[in-house]
Amino acid sequence: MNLLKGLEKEYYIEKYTIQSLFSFDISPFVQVFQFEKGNFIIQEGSAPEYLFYMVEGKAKLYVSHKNGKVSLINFLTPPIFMGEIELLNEEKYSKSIQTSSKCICLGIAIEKCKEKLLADAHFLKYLCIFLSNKSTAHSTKYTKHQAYPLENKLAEFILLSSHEDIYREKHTEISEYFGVSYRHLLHTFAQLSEAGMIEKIKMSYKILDREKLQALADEIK
Amino acid sequence: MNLLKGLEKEYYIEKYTIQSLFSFDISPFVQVFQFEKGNFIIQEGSAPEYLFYMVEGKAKLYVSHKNGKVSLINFLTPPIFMGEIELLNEEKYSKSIQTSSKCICLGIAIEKCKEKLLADAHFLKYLCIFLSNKSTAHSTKYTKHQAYPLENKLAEFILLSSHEDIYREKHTEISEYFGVSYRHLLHTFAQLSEAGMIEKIKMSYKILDREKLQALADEIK
DNA sequence: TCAAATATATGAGATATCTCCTATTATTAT
DNA sequence: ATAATAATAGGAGATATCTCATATATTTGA
Repeated sequence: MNLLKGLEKEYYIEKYTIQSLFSFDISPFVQVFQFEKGNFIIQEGSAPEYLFYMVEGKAKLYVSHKNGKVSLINFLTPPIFMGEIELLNEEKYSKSIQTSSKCICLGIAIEKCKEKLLADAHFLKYLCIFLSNKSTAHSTKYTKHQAYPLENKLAEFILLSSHEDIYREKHTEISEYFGVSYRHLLHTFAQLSEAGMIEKIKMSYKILDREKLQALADEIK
Repeated sequence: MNLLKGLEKEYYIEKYTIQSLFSFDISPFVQVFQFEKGNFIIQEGSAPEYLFYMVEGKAKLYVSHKNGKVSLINFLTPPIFMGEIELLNEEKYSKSIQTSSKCICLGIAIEKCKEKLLADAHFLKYLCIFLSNKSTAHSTKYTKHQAYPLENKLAEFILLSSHEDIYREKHTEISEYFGVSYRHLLHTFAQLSEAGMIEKIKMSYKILDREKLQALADEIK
């Protein structure tokens, strides 16, 4: 993890017009964090120090269970707040966030400006809209996931997460994301392969028939 | 639906200290609605007129599908905001809310005071906290529902929704709530009956063994 | 570099849940 | 009161998904 300074810092603050979220001068409280792939932005159980706003990169949200196992809950993409619930509720972090690529996050020191944030209608309005969209998105995802078999959801996911027709994600992680067993995920990959939509190449899958995959994905909603 | 006036109106406004949510005088904008059982508080597709805050009663949140079918999404209990997403995003209602008992709701005329609301840090902070709790609750529910079979979830639900050891809900509605087929819901009721935990009496079920039901429910999380 | 840990892979049988079908019983509207 | 509608009820067979077991390949850490 790197704290950017000087021109680099200014570059991101201006590019993403961070000031426009606030009605007071936020510059004394903003840090620009650069996280390398695999870094933890937030660790479960630790006390919140910053309200983060991710502007570049990709990250994953995890929760860990009593038995020590860890589940992938969601993929996070910018622009997104992280740690806003803890800002509002004075709790320790209940989830972890780990980057899956290099990430740029603006971090606002909570201790220094919690009062200012919670009294700034402009910021709060923005945060409300963010939370409300998050809630809507969550609802939609929940409905989808409840109503369709893995085959359809996986087709959609392969299309979304592949790069240049190559899908390369960890099965262990994806089975957790979908809340299905590892075994069943493999079954479903085998189905898609048999149907000629994808092909296994070494440790990854190549998309062979984008239309068929899309048709499967389109059965959802 | 009834608009309460005079002393009745004052009674509810004071009992639930509605003024404490705002930093400006809300009284000119508040109406107190009394809905009878079965009334719609919000109808999908209509334009939002009020931000509602339910303080007494019970209601159900529905969404309707392209094919005309309607699904129960959630049970709503006070204190709860309704229509807050539409206040924030200028959309028409995307869901319906129908009372399942007499309900008292405070209604704030959106047209008259949207600007004031969205500029009131005190109110916005409260709304943020509400939205953030909703999001957390939603997450928890989603995780549960994904991870456990209906038998456990139904046991929990029977305990929560029964009155004086009698469970009486419409199977059609509950199967939608859990996102399972009607047939499977009946199977599961039959299982619980065979195991001696409940007993069908006319159109309802009587709880026979609260501990066993509780044990099933406790397997969740 | 090698052992340990993690991830991939697949078979076999069990269970949860679905779809379709067909009656019967309540509820609602004319 | 009666016909129409909606809800309850359960059989039978199909499908989606799970658990457990076992083997191999890949990645990681000392």
